[in-house]
Amino acid sequence: MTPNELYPDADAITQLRRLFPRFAAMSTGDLETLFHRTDARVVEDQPRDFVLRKDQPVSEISCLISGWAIRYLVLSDGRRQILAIKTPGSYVCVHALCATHLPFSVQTLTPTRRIVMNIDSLVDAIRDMPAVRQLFYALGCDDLAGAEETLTGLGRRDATQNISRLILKLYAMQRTVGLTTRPAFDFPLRQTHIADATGLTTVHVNRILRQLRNAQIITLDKGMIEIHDVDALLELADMAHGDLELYSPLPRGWDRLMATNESTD
Amino acid sequence: MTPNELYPDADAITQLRRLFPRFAAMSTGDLETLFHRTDARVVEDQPRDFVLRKDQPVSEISCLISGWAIRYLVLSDGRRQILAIKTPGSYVCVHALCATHLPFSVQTLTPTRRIVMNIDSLVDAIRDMPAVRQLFYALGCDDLAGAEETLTGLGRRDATQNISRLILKLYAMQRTVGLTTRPAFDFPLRQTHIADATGLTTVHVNRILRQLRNAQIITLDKGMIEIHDVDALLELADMAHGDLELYSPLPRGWDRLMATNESTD
DNA sequence: CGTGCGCTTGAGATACTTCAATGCTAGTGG
DNA sequence: CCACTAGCATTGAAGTATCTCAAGCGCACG
Repeated sequence: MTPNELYPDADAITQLRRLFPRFAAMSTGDLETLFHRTDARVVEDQPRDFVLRKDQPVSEISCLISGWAIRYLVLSDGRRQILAIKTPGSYVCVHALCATHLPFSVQTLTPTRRIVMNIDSLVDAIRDMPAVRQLFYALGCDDLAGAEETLTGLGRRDATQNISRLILKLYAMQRTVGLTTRPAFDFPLRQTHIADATGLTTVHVNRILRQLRNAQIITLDKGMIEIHDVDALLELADMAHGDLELYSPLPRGWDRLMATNESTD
Repeated sequence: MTPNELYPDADAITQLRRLFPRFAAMSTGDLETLFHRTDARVVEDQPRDFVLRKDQPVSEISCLISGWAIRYLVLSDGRRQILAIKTPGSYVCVHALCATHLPFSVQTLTPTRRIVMNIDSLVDAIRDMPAVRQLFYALGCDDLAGAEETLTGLGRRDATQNISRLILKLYAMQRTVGLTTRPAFDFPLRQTHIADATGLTTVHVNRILRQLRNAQIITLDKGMIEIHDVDALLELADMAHGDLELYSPLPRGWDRLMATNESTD
């Protein structure tokens, strides 16, 4: 489950700063302090490893720097709902900071590398370090906004819209962290993952994807997706070009929170 | 929109402490300091007043102490999704602490009373006061957990389950704040609200409610609901008795966060 | 006494599911 | 090198949950 652990080297830290705009806003000193205090280390996982397991105690928070994972839960009758898809630049997961018992699991889809922090030390750091405190506030708000967007889609959009939106969101995530410049990227999701993320069956996902393929809008093969007609897909998704920018403005009062009288160490 | 504003009297504060377990965990001194710093006041609204309006700047955070409201957004084609139903004991809304522009509106359904705090001063208080900081962390986590539960329902549950769950959740909310002891309470939602909260049409909501009525499980009339057979409704909702307890354990590290070396004023 | 809003009901349409079968590919053991 | 299996994608046909359209009803309100 954690086959390999090492302190983050300079390269891992560089990757983290590139992938996480919210972290990049921290000073190098703060970041080093945070990593030291939380005993940060790099963990490598194999596909299908569990990062977190439902109902088991949580002792760490991760920042994904390579690979994909899903956060999901399973209902009493066996149906699965994927709550979030984690790609490089996603943390796993702020939620755990408050909860004592988690209703969901997190499982990798591909080999992954992540930077792992001890959760109790992190809570201490949140108490003591304004930059860290602000960081995790912002991450929590990002999560909530994402969940409510998904919620709205499941309630009020149809299959084509939701699938299109999922693809475009993943494209936006890949692009904002610099993993691709063209609308083509690694896509390790199976149709069953798309189904469980959008509340559909795999059969129906298959048919919608076929429509998108027949319309020459995407090709999806061998774990790679290519969006041939971004404008058409945006149209189907009821999205604007600007929605592909995941740039999240610094939260309210960032300046006020950073300029504090407290010690940062 | 805000026809009447006054400083919270002792009665309002008592109500707040009774309705909000998270606030009740704060000391009287901390609560007084918080109210003083954030210029807390009581605001009364009429039905259909806007508490927050999409895309308009947010200057205040509210804690609802009487009446009902909805938080919702409207898609480009006019379909509406209700994100949350606010009853006494709900705050409106932590989300706004980070966001600079909100994608949703909040509107009252009935006459309401709420305690309103200035948002910039609140951010300051969050910075300075550990109890306040912890309070709003916990509220944000509550929000996220609720959103993901709703999300899962919309993705993977059917109409009967979702409507049953909504009714039972509202019952649990009324009960935990002491507004009812029996499974019967004021229910100002129209069928169109139930529809927009569960992702259905009013026509279909009507038919499901009729089934519940025919099965002698509920009666719903004149703004009052009565649940005659709680067990049957729980069964339909795929819920257990324990799910009616909204008791939320104190979040991780509460003790550690409260026991801090910082000044609380 | 009209007008509007919400509730109710029927009939027909459709988006999505269920069931079932087939094929493809990669991995595994012989 | 081949047979066998498992997982995933694909497709057809039939079923069903939910929607759309349309009409009528009751009640509150001006």
